[in-house]
Amino acid sequence: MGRQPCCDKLGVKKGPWTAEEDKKLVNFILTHGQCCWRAVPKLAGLRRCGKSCRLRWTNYLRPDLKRGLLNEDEEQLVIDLHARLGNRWSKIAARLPGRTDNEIKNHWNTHIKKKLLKMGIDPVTHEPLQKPAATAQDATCQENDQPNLDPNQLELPKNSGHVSPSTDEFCTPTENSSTDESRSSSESGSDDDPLMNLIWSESFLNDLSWNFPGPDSREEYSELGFSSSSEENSLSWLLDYPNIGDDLHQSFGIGGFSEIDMNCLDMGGKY
DNA sequence: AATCTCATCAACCGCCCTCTG
DNA sequence: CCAGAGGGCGGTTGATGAGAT
Repeated sequence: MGRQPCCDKLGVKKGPWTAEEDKKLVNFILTHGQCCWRAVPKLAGLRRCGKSCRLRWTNYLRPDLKRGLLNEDEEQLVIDLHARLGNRWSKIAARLPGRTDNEIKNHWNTHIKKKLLKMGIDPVTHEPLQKPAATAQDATCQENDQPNLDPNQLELPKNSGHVSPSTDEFCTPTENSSTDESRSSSESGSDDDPLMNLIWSESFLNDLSWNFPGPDSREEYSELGFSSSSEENSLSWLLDYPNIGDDLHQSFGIGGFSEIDMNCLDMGGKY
C-alpha cells in the first residue's frame, strides 16, 4: 500500500525560503491561524510542502522566537534536561521559551557536545568518559584541569559559583552569552540581533505609516535577489505587521508571548 | 589575494505517534 | 478495533560564511 507522501512532490519547491514566500506564509497564518498544514501551501499560494511551511513557521517566522546563541543559563538547562530526557529536543525546547527544538539540537551538536567532551563528559550518557589511555581528547580535557564530574551535578566550570538564573538574565542574554568566543562575535546574544532589534524597536512599533503590502516596493522585493539566508532581508517585510504580536495572540493563542517574554521585549506596555 | 578547511544552521527526509472516521 | 491521514520529531545534509594557510 505504502504511505502517501506528505505532499505532492511535483512542483513542490525546495531550498531556502524567499522573502516573498515568508510573507505569504505569515500573511496566511495571521489571517487564518494555524490550521491544516497540508492545506496551507495551497491556500497561501505557496509551492511548498505543508511540512516545510510548518517548519519554517515554527523554527523561523514565529514572532516569539529568541534569536542568537543560547546563553550560559540556557545552555546549562539544556545539558541538565538532556541528561534526563536524552535527545528529545522538542521536550527540551518546551522548557526554553522562545527556543526551537531545531535550534537547541544544532546548538547541542555544534557547541555543547564539544564542551562536554572537553570536560571529559560523554555527551550521550553524561557519564565521565572512560580513560583507557591518554588520547588526544583527554589531552584537551586536561586544560580544564577539571575532575570528572558527577553527572547528577552536571555543571559547567564557567557556571560554578554562578548565581542562579534570574528572569532578566534568562530573557536578555548579555555578553556573558559568549560561551564560544570564537564564533559569538558575529552572532552574539539576541540583543545584538539587528533584525529583532528592528522589529521590536520603539520606532518600529510607533511607525504607523506601514501599509501592507505595497504593490511596488514589497512585490519587487523578492526579485531583487534577497535570499532567506539573510535574516535582515528575508524578514524585513515583517515590518509591515505593526500588530503582529496582537494578531498572533488573538488568532491562535501563541503562548510564546509569556509575561517573561513581554518583559524581555520591553515594549513599553505595548501589549 | 586566492584557496582551503572548518563551523554553523536552515531545511529536508523519513519514521513514529496520535487522531479520526 | 483498525486503517489511513496528518502532524511532530529526530537525524542528516548542504549551502554559506569565517578563519586559516
